[in-house]
Formats: sequence, C-alpha cells, structure tokens
Amino acid sequence: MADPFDIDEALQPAHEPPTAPAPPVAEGDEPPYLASLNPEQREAVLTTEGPLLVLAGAGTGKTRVLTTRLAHILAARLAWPGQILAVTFTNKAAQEMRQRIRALIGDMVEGLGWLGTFHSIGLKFLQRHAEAAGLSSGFSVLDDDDQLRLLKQVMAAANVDEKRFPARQLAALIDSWKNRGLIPEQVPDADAITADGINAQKLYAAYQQRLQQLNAVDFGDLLVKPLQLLRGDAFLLNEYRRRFRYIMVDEYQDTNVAQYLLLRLLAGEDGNICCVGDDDQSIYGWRGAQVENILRFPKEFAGAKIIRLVRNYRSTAHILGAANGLIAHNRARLGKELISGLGDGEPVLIRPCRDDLEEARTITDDIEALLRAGERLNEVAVLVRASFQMRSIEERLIATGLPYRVIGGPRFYERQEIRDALAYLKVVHSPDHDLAFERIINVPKRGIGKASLAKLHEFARNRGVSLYRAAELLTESENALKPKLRNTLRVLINAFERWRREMQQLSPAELAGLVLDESGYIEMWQAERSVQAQGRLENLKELIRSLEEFETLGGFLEHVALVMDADALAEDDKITLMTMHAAKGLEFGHVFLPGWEEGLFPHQRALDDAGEAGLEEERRLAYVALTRAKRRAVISFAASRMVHGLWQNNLPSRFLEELPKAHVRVDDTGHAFFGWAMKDGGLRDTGGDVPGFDTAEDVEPVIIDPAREQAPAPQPPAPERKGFATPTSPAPTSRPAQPASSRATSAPAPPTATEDPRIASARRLLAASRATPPRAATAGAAPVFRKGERVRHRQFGEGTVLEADGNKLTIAFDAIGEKRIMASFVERA
DNA sequence: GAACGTATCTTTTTT
DNA sequence: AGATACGTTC
Repeated sequence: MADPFDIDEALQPAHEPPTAPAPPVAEGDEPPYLASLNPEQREAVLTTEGPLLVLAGAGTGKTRVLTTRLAHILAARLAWPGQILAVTFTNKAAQEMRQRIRALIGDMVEGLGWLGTFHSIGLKFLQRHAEAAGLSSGFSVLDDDDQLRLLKQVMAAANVDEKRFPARQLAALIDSWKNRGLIPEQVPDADAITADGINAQKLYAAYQQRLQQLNAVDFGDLLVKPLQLLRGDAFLLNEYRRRFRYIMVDEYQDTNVAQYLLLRLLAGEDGNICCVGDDDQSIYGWRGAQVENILRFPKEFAGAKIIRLVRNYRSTAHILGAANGLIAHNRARLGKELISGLGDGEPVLIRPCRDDLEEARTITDDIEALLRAGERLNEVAVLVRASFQMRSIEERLIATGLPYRVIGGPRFYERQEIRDALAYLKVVHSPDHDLAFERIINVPKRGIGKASLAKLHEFARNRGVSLYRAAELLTESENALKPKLRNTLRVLINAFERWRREMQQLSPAELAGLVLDESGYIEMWQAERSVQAQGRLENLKELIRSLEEFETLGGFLEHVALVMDADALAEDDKITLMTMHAAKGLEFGHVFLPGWEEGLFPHQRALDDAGEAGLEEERRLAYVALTRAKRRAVISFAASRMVHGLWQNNLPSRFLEELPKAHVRVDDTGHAFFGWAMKDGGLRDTGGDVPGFDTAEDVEPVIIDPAREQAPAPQPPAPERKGFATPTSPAPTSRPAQPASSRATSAPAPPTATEDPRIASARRLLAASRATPPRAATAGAAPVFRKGERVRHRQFGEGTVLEADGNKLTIAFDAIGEKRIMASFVERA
C-alpha cells in the first residue's frame, strides 16, 4: 500500500510559498488573467483567505471565477497544486475545469491530484487508506446493478419478501442514509423500521457486512467511509487539514449532508474554503442535496465573506425576465435578480399542442426553419423533464433526418451487453468479484442453472471463499460434482486463467476482444439475427474502442465505476437532446422545452413526495431550463400524451401562468381554440375547458377513425441509442427538399402540399373535436358526472364527486383525500 | 435446465 | 407499450 501520508506531495513547503514555475507577479502590474473580469468576479478571485461564498446566478461566469481563482492561487505561489482540493459536481465539470486551468497556467495543472467529484476524491482517499477502512487494496466499486443484486441476496437471506419491500426501495433508503453520512449503527430508531414492520436498519447492517466480505464498496461508501475514517482518527484528519491549504467547491447548493460534513471537517475552523453555488439552481434535493447548506453557510463558517454575481452574459433580457419572474414565486431562497448584459431579444414562446406527436412535429419544423436560416445545430437543444419524453422526439428527429445526440438517456454502461462484457473483464481483473462472476457464469448458456449455482454458493459460504474459488476447488476434487458440470466449470476457470495471463501482454482493448470472442459472448449475439442483436454487437465494438484510451484494465474499470456516462463530445454539428437535469451548466442559442404540463412538470411525484418543497424544486428546475437559452426559448405543452401505453390528458403547467406577461408570447397560430390565448398581453386561460374541445364553431365536422388518427406515420426503425455514439442520420443537406412534416401526417382532410403544417394539424384537430367527444382516442365518450356520485380512479381508488365543473371534477377520494381530476380519468363506481 | 407463458411494474431527475 | 420476474411445462 502507498504511504498514506505521501509526504512528498502533501508536505512540500507548505509554509513557504512554492518558488519554481510560477510567473512573477510584479507590484502594480496586474496579471493578465484578471483583466477580463468584472469587479465582483475579480473580488472573488482575489479573496483567497478565509471562508468565501460566491452566489453565482446562471450565466454569470461562475466557472470562470473558479478556474481563475485556482490559477491565481498557484500563480501567486500561495500553494502547490497538490495542496488544493477542488470539488466539482460532475466528472464533465472536472474535466472542463482542468482544461480551462491548463489554458491559464499550463502543465502545472497536472499536479492537481485532488480535483474531481466528491466520489472520485473519496475513492482516491479510500485507496490510500484501504486497510484502515477495513478493505484490502484492489477493492471494487459496485455499480448500482451489482448493488441491487446484492441487496436481493441480503433480503432473501433475511427472509424478507421482495413483494412487500422491493429491493429498489431498500436501495433508496440506504442511499438516503449514506447521503446523510450514517452508518448502520447511527440510523435513528425512528427510521429503522419501515411502515411494513421490516427492520431496514438490520438489512443495511447485513448489506454492509456482505460488502466487506466481497471487498467492495458502493457509491455511497465513497463518501461515508472517508467521513468515518477522518472522524475517528485525529492524526489522519490533521494531516489532511494541513495538506489542503485551499478548498474550492462548485455547485455547493447540490451538496448533501455527508459532503457538507466532509468539507466542514477538512476546512476546520479557519480554513480557506470557497464555495460557489446558486440556491435557485438547487435541483438535486431528491438525491439528498440540502439547499440549507448554502443558506446557512454564513452561520457555519464564521466571518464568511459573501459575493454575489448577478451580471448575466448569456441570455437576452426577455429570457431572463421570464426566468426571474418565475423563480420569484419561490419562498425558500436568498433572493436575487439577474441582470442581462445583452439586448431584449425575443419573448419566450409558449406553444399549445394537441399531443406529444404534434409537439415533436412543431419542434422539428422550427429546427428546420432555423437550419434554413443558417443556424448551427450545435446551438439547438431540446430539454425534457423525464427521459421517456425523449422517445417521441427522437422518433420525429429520425423521421425528419435531423442529426442529434442524446445525452443522459439510458446510459451506455447500463446496457445489458455492456454490463455482461464488463462483468467478464471484472472477473479477469479480480476473480473474487462474486457478483460479476455470478452474472456471466451462465452467459452464454453453459448449462449452469439455479441448482448448480446454489451448490457453488453453499460451498463458498462454508469455506469462506469466493464463488470463483469455490468453482476452482470443486472442480479439483473428483466426485464433488457431476462430470458434465465439473467439466463445464473447469473449461470456464481455465479460460479465465488464460485471460489473466494474457492481461500482462495485451492492451486492455485487445484483451477485451479476446475475452468476448473466446467466451462465446460475441457468438451468442451473432447467433441471434435480430436488429437489436446487431445494435448490441455495435455497442460491444464501441466498448472495445473506448478501452483503447486506457493503459490498464484496472484503470478502465475504475473509470467506469465513477463515470457511468460516456459523454458525447459536442464537436459535430448536432441537436442536443437531454433532460433538464443534465443540461445544468450548459448553454444553447435555441432551447426547446416540451412537456410543460401538470403532473409531468411539475412532476406529480415531486409534489407527492415533498409537497411545497417539491414544487419549489421543480420551479428551480424550470428556472435552470429557461436560463440555458441564450437567444430563444420555446415552451410547449400537449393536451394529451401517451404514458404507459395509455392516452393521458393533461392541463397546462402552472408554471406557464407564473411567467410574466411582458416576456412571453403565446403561439396562437391556429390554436386559439385551445382556450389559451393572450389576454391583456398575458397568458390566460380563456375559459376553454379541456383544451381543444370547446370552441370549434365554424368548422365542418368530419368523422375520423381515432385509432388511425393516432397511429404514427410510417417511420424507419429507431436505431439503438447509444451513450456516446449517435444515430447515423443523413446530413441535413441530403434530406428531401420537402419539409418532412407534411409527409408524416395522415390527415382526414389531406392538406395541400403548400399548406402550413400547423394549420393542417389545427384543421384536423378541429375536425376531431367536433366529431368525437373528449378522450375519443382512448375509450369513447367520457360520462358526465354529478355532485355526490361515487367514482373510481385507476390510481387513486374510489371517491365521491364534490364538484363538477364540466370536465374538471373535484373528488374526495377515500384513500388520499381531495384532488382535481379530469372526468375522462374516472368511471362510475 | 431451458423455453414459454403470464403477471406486474415501470418513468423523475444521477454521482 | 415494453421490460422484467416468476411460474409452468417440456
């Protein structure tokens, strides 16, 4: 094991400033990196001593301040690179910081060994102090898939019925404890037992024990274990306090309790800690983040200086005005208003749509127009609340032939074939990785089923060895196993031994190729002649390609554990499609924000789980999303969309009404009938009921077949989505001249070729609304309900109608109380 | 032990 | 709707 204290790195002349590579800073002669900063930014950079909180609104040059400040500390010879702890929220942010610092100070950046996410820094710390943490070197970090499997085993061993208490739920609970820095013994009694009477605290303890046996840690342990170590060892703590002369934290509003405690511990009473964040952009409460951390910073760090950055250099005044007005509805905030350094620009556009298909269509129509106007696709983003929304948009983008990339979606490393491949590599790298071994022991099929596996497990348990070792031992004895099984295992073990030997000679990429080939894994997918299998093979190739960047297999596996995402490089000219969460910190000329509907955004779960606080977090998310836009933002909502295979009707998001009138414009091109229009220059519900069903007075009724109407237009099959590859689509120039929108619609009264597609869709909608009652697409006429009637809802159960206002009912549900529901969602009980 | 069928849940966001 | 989990049958 490495010398835990790493004297050469930590204790370089901490007491005298470094002398070597720093450029001289002459008196009165300002270093060039300060020149382009505004006064507040400059103050933040130059305030190096003592606690400092920088409240940096969206687009106010936060990253610039952080990187310049760090460079300044080095240039002014206040510390060596190894004495700076710099924490970012994502790996991407860490990389970006590294690059920007390199641009300022050159190769000295290499010495910044403690720049990274909390988790990667926690891992580094644990690797240095593995033994103290009860681990041996080379311990593995479980991904959440492994974690879940392990939890299931633990629950099975404790005889807990997974139906009563799903493993996922336990995982979430344990995670929340770890986010608070709690080891099993510290779990408060009040939290230990679930509503069902299951002792979750005991399960947590058993889980930790199993982890230890496996010489593994999970994600949360990367925070909790360092915290425990530092708390329990004053000497160790002191060493690290002395080492980290300067601490910098990005996205401070997103830190959780464990992270806060860690910082508090390392910074000590009088540390030089600088936290940068924005309380209005705190969007990870569901993951344990505490906005309170930022709100009470001044109290926790006595004598803290606070600097506010509010000059925004990103968005036009209309966009900022809309965002400022929206976030002003929040109560829990420090309060600030961004000031635009740019012109007015265009108002935020609000666009009502009939359904998600039409919504997707209007987005691609707009993007095509942008393209014709010479805009670069790199400047265009579609930001969604939930990843399932991506599907209809992706399909539409593919149909239109617009190139795009997905960031965030289903993660590359979460794909089945990738996990299988990784499991093989993990076993090659560390044979005792039971979870990995279990995953692939019968993939491809080798005839090792449940019974054989159980035998291995039993043997391993009795002997106190790993599964792999158990297999090895059992094949060595003559009669322990049936000949067939014994032979199969022998072949498998031999193969692993061989691959392990090859590990010395081959590069990780070559080794991976060999393993996947010889194991029969690639063959397994080749044998399956489906389109899907084709995609999986592609992904495996991609995996091998990405392995080429790594020197060692161990290095790669570590990288994968920490960076579940293989980020797409934003170099080629493509539209970006991602979740709002993933978009934090980014900016685009044109931003499309679909799905602003009650239930989806704000998300019902957020409201149910956290009430008013949940609503405020959703509002902050809306704020984050809006402030991504530099020049133009288009918000849309769909009256109905397909969710879980059923059509669901939605009301427009309350956030729409919270946007100040002066900064928005409603797109009423053929949509005034939605009941949404500009009144007095603002967005108002004009009294229309369920959007789309009230006002069509002057249009010829046309009977249509709802099923056909809803059927998607014929489209090429969607290619397998990849984390860092993107679907290959024709370049924009090679697309047909005809706008794609006109071919994808199958209107009952076909529009002429020249007709605006939006008008065409309006025409169809009007026709549909006259011809069929609401919810025609799903279940026929919605019955009319009266006060006092008993009704049943799919999700909420039975209840009594308190009030009936057309389609909107107020219902007192027996189980959950009062709710406003649209009539089409309930049936007579 | 594997293949097929049925039942059940899912989708909020991620280091 | 689609994936997964579990049970039944061959």
